[in-house]
Parts: sequence; structure tokens; C-alpha cells
Amino acid sequence: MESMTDDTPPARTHVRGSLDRDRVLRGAIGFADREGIEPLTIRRLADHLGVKPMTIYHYVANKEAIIDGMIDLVFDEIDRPAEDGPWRAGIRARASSLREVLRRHPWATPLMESRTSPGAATLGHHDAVLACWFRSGLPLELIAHGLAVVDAFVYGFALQEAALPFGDRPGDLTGAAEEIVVPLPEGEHVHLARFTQEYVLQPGYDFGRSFDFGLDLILDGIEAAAAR
Amino acid sequence: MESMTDDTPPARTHVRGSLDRDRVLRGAIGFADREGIEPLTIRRLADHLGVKPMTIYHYVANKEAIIDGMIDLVFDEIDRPAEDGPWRAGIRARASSLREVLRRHPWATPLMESRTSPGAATLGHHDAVLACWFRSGLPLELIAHGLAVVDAFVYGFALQEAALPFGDRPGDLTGAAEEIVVPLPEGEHVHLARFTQEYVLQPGYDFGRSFDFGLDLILDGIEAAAAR
DNA sequence: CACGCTACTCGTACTTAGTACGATGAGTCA
DNA sequence: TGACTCATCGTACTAAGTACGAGTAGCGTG
Repeated sequence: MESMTDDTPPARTHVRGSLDRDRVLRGAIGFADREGIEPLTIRRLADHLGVKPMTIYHYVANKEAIIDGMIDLVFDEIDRPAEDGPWRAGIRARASSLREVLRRHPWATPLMESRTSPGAATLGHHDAVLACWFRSGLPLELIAHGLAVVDAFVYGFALQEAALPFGDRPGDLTGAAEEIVVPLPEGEHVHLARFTQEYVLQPGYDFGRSFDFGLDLILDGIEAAAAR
Repeated sequence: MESMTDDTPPARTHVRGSLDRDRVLRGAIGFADREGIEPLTIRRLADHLGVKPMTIYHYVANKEAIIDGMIDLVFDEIDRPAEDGPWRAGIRARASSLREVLRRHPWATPLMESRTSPGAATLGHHDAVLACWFRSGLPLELIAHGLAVVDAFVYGFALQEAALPFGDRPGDLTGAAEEIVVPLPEGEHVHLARFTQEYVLQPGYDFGRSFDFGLDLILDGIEAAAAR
């Protein structure tokens, strides 16, 4: 029932036109989202795309170019600040969007700012963010600080969120946290144990709540510094 | 003058006792500091240590264990908050120390919080930090937020610092920044170009100045939240 | 309709990396 | 001195990135 046209070559997949650069990059992102970026190899990506490894090289120069392209697509997912409206709302919304995007693509966080040769979406994004900061009318030095501090906070928060032992849903980490804390030597790490027991393992715990707290704290601080 | 004892085997290095687990890990850290963590391979590390690849496996189970050990040594470099004195000073000093350590070991930043099976220094460090937070007497929820926000900021800042195109010394990035900004399409990325010209490329520019600004801003915010 | 061109696709193979397995040989202690 | 131990390493297997060039499908042209 399946060995009719199957004579000489193993299995003429060869579905011409099933691939292009965009499908390669989105396939790679989808793979990395599910498996992580270390397991992302050309060979596995090829399987994932239903194609042989070398076919991929028709669309990208090498693996580095794939990573570059993936990061540029991730930047494209981030909502840019509106071109009008109050600056604080724009910066805030963009920061929240960045955090959500990094939650969807945890592998991306350490790479976002470390790529040389940024893509068009990356540059466009940064330009739009800077435009919003400029609209604030804050002194240039304060803008630079605000930019650095907000981005540092969001990236660092994403880094920590990516390290949480559960996938996404809060409340499910009871097992994971216990696995780490329980085998600790008796009497050592008292504070670690206490914090885990009294806070992390409480019902309704959600690490993510600290995000809004921190973001508003920082924006408040910048406005306060401007008023001074 | 050098082929006296050099007869049958190529070059009996074989200096027994020249190696132990600590030397492997410190050698790996030194290598990663200079070359980055991607170029760190067992073979290159072996060369760096004057030994053959498989010798390393006498001291560590595999490459993952090397990374684990490296990260634990990095945690050990961070000054822990003193066991007495005001909590804010303790948290502040530890945050600054963490940033300095991450500047020495830029490759470590994305790995610090993402290792399963943390080592003794890692656990001890976190315990000491928590002890300092507990001493503040702040409500538990505020402690959790403060912990998350300060660490997010420091890690995120380190991530950005690691991405700066120059090694360490500020002021030297004129060339690098221009290489990125100059080839931009004319008229696009206006704000990016403006920010680079009017701020980044100014003499005396130092990205690191935003660190103290942000850290104090966050600590101020936490104290303000506590007073409320 | 046949032919040849072009754009994809892939087979093969080379290099580098992690590491399993077992041999070798240097000290050491009886 | 001889046997034992254990640090060191040779060899080799698997996996990954990718260079090189061959095969082929489908299209446009005569």
C-alpha cells in the first residue's frame, strides 16, 4: 500500500517549495520553545521540518545566522510603545510585552542583547523604545539610566523566571521546591528552608507577582528623580 | 638540548599530581574568562592544563559537572552580606559584589540561576542573602519582592554589560558603536542614531554608572514601600 | 512537445566535540 | 624487589556543523 512509487530512492519527500527562510526560522523557534536551544541542532531541525540537513543551508548561511534570525523574529513579537500617549504608559506596556515574549521564548533571554549584527526588527524596536523615552522630556542622562535599569530588570526577571522548575503555571512547584530543599543538610541553610516553607510553598505563590511590583517601583523612582 | 630523555613516547608529560578537581575547575574558569564559554571544550581545556582530554574525566564526571563546579566557584567569589549591620548596606554590598564578579566572569550570568543541582557555595550564598533580608524585619512578601527585584536587576545589568562591544574600559567603544550605527539606512533609526551620537559617543560615557543609580533607586523604593 | 536551465534537494564525507573502554606505566608499600 | 593502585592516556565510537558536488523536478522557450 506504500511501496508503489517506492523503487530506487528511499522516499522521495522532496516537496519543493515547502520551505523558505521564514519557515526555517519559525521552525527553529518552535523547536527551541519546546526543547530548549541546546538540543536545537541542524539535524534535528531538519527532521522537524521534514527535510534533510543540508537543505537548510539553501536558506541560511550557517547556524549562527539561524540564531540571528530567530532573535530578530523574537524582537518583532514585542509590542513597541505607541507613538503618542504618556511615555510612562508606553515604557510600561513595552516592558510587560517584553517579559511575556521572553516567557514564551525562555531560551532567547541571554541572546537578546548579545548578538552582533542585529536584524531590522531589532533595530526598529530599539529605535521605537528610544523614541518613547525621548518624548518624556527627561534629561538625557536620566533617560539613559531609565533605559538601562528597566531593561536590566526585565531581562534579569526573565532569566530568573526561565530558571523556575515548573513550566509556567504557578502553584505546581511544590514537588520541585521540595526536591531541592528537603535533601539539604539538617540545620544548614535555615533561612533558605524557612523562606521556602513559609513563602514559596504557600498556596497561591506566584513568582511573577514581583514583576509588576518591581516595574512600578522603578518607574516611580525615575519620575521621582526627574521631579528632583 | 631538548631531545635527551625524549626517546620512545612523544613527550612524557605525565606529571602526576599536577591536577586535581579544583585545578580543573579554575583552569576552566580562566579559559572561559578569556575565550568565552562556547570555545571551552574538553580538548582545549586539556591543552590549557597541559594534559590529554581523557585525563580530565578522572576528576569530573562530564562536562556538565564542570559547568556546575565552575558556577559554584563563582558563587563562592561573591561577598556575602555581613551577619550584622543594617540590612540595606548588606544587600547593597552584596549586589555590588555580585556585579563585579559577573563582570569578571561574563559567561556565568545566564547560568547562575539555571543550574539544577546547586553546589554548597551556591546554597550557602543564597542562605546568607536571605538571612540579611530576614534581618530587615520587612514583611515576608516585601522581602520576596525585594529579593526578586534586586537580583533581577543585577543579573540583567550584568547581561547587558557582557554585551558591550569593548572589553571593560569605558571610552574605548567609539569604534565599535560607530561600526554598528554608521551603516544604518539613512533616515531610519533616528532616535538610535541620536542617542548614540549625543550620549554614548560622548567622552566620559560609562554604562556602568547606571548600576549605582538603579540599585539605589530600587533600595529606596523598597524602603518607601516598607514605610507605607 | 522536446530540450535545456535553474532552483532546490540531498548524499557523502570531513572536522570537531564528548566520552566509553581498557591499556600503560609510575610510584608506593610491604 | 615485586605486586598493587591509580593517574594518565590511546583508541575509537557517536553526534554535530557544514563543504562539495550530484541529482532532479518543473518551468520556460523554441
